[in-house]
Amino acid sequence: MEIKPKTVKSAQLKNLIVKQLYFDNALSCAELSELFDKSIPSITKAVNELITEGFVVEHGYAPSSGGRRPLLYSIKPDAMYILAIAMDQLSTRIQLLDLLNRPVADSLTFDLRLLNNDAALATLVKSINSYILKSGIPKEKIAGIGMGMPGFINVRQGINYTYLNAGSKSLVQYLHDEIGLPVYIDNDSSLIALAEQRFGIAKAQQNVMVINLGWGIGLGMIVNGEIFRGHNGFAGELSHIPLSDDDALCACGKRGCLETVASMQVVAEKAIEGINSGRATSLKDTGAAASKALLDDILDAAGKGDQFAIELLSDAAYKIGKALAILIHIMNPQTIVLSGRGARAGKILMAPIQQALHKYCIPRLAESTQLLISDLGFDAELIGAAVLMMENFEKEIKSVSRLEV
Amino acid sequence: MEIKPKTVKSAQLKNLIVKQLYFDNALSCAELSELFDKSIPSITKAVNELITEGFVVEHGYAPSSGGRRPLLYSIKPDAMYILAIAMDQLSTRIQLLDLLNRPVADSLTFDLRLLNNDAALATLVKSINSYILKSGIPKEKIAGIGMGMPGFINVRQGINYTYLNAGSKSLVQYLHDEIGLPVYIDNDSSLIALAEQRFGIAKAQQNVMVINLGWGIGLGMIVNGEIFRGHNGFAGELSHIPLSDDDALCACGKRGCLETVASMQVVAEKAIEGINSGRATSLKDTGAAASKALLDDILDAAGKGDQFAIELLSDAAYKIGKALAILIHIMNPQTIVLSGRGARAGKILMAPIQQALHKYCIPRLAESTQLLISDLGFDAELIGAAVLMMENFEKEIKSVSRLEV
DNA sequence: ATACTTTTATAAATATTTTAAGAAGTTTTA
DNA sequence: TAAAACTTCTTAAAATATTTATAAAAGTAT
Repeated sequence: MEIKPKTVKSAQLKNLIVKQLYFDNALSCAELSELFDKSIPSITKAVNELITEGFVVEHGYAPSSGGRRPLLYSIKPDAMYILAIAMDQLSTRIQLLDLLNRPVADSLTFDLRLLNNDAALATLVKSINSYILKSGIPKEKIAGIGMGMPGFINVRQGINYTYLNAGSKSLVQYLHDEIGLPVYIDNDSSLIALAEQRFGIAKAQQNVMVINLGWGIGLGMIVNGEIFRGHNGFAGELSHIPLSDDDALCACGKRGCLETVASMQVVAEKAIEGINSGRATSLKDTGAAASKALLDDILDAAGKGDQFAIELLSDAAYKIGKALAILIHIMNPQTIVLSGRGARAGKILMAPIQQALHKYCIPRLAESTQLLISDLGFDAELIGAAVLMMENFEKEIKSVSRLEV
Repeated sequence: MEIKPKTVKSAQLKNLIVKQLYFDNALSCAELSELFDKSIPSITKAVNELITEGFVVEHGYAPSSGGRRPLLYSIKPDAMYILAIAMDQLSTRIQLLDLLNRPVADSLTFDLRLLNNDAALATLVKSINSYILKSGIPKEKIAGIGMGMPGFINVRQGINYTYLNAGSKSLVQYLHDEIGLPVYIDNDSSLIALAEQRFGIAKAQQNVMVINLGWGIGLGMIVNGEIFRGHNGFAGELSHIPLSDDDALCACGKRGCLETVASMQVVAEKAIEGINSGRATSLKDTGAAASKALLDDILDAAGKGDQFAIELLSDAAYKIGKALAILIHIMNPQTIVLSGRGARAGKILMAPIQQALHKYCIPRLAESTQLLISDLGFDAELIGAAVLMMENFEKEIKSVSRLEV
């Protein structure tokens, strides 16, 4: 069916307003008019249509600055829902969120190995479809799916070159065909950065670097208020910059990568070494070499004051700090955020990182960047996935009308 | 005088068209319509007005792709002129350019020491005013002044925190008041990058890193097709990233900066050492320690096959290559351009830089970035200054009408 | 308390842009 | 060689958006 251009333009403005209200809690017509460079009558008309369509509600009056009080409008949280998916190498989380990023159904976490697993894609589709079914939310009320995953991703084409090959179709196209909802994917670290910049500790900042402290060291870059991916989507490869000339061989084939000296994997390996050589520590070698449980133990122990655990983390953090010094010289960010699983140990990491920054940064540069610890924590990637979906909402021209009952 | 909003909107579209035609030689109404998302009748009207106002001329027909041949329009090169200024620490160049970036008057180069020179600003103003007078071009025909200079610059406020303090006024405001033309300033390396991206070897590319090989090592960054400056304008401090732990003390107070091991200053110093210790070379110690003449001699000698000179440059280039490897990991640029004065020796620098990239880059990243040598050479900064002016042309709402005769 | 300023909201008048239809010029295809 | 298909350009009617004016509401000053 052909869509009349007139309808498209009008729908675009309405989608833009919905998107804006998703990001900014409540806004007046005057503010929206300013924001989109449209006249107040045009905005009023669009907003009123959105109210009758059930997407927008009045939200009381804002305090006046010397004139009539503006009527605020906000999004109706249950006007539609977003399916957010956060994957890592071993497990996947699915959660349905409303337009205030609040869960509307229990999250589902299940093991899903991405590497060398031909069944992964089919399992994922089955899990998503059954999750939606179990939630009791009709598909028509779900605006779409946002998904974060590791690997090298072509966002525009919706392909992950590393995992979940969907054969002749793109991953996004395949998922869309199997589930019947629009799907958007992006790199996990990028989505964490997006979450921090839209709803986290770096809200609305234009220039933010977010460190994803997980098993490896990821970097999500926000440049001019948007995710930055570089020419081929490879930007932010912080963990493989050459830091020292004569260190261990990295999986990437080079020597001296940050990853070989400062990742949580290395921390865990060193912990086992230390335990076995009789270091005084509350940590125990559980047998499973470098498991996730051990990493959690180390973070816990450090939090409780275990000197050995603190030492391990500090060593890693100092080296991360040196890499961040380089990043600051090149990007001059307003903020660096420590996020991801490892952000739990943020307070312990902070001091050695700052120390390295002072040693390796021009003072003026070190002073102009603030180092913060995420407060979104484990939810960051899920929220980032939801944001990704809403970022692309204006492209779904038919969305508003499709969702009309 | 208050400007009627209607006039503003119409003038803005016309200024946008003028700007676009400055960058893209010749365009049809259909292309302009596509570009600005305006209807063809609206574009036609604006273009016809611009023709009667003497800014635009017809430029023949484009080859057809299966339909009526489109009539192309291009800018009238002498509709107005741009005053481009390129400064370095010691000398300043002034040149009046037309809208095809062709000189319309001889360039003026004069010594102007920026450091510790209270008279510099007054000298600059006098030189500019007399240059304009001598050129015989009436001020009304000059759209404005673009100026590139070293130092830390706040582009929006038009202030250089390092040089040419104008007291209570901003530098830009001061120059505007003294000369009577709009003035825009930016960092020299940024303007060189801008020139390469608009009229040079990286034309129209979105993601370009330009190395300004001069006395030091500058970096101009093009991100998403625009100059990137970071949160405080400090982005691109490539020459002070920590490269090695135990090298010479840098002027910035740290150790191991790229600048201390790879700048042209270091090359010149090592050359004098080598000459005095009897190395076989055609170079001669002219007495003046580390002078610009010596640097030119080294570049020439290397070009003629002098082994010692080549060795000096290769050593520096390899270290620059290591820094570029880091830059590639973070930014994933499409292109890195070697520009600035030192680009003359580009061919000699190329091999050791590539060698370092292969050693320090993940292969997939090294392959996705091309390394090119500038063909704008010495003119890059002047052209960049002109581009800076035209970039801001749409802000000069009254420009078109002001220039009307 | 009242008048004044500032701001928002609404309706009518105005201006602009878009759309649509047709003409003219090219290339491709039958 | 002729017709079909495609693209650009022109013009007028229709749709759309913006401006202007007015009223209402809230704070500020007299």
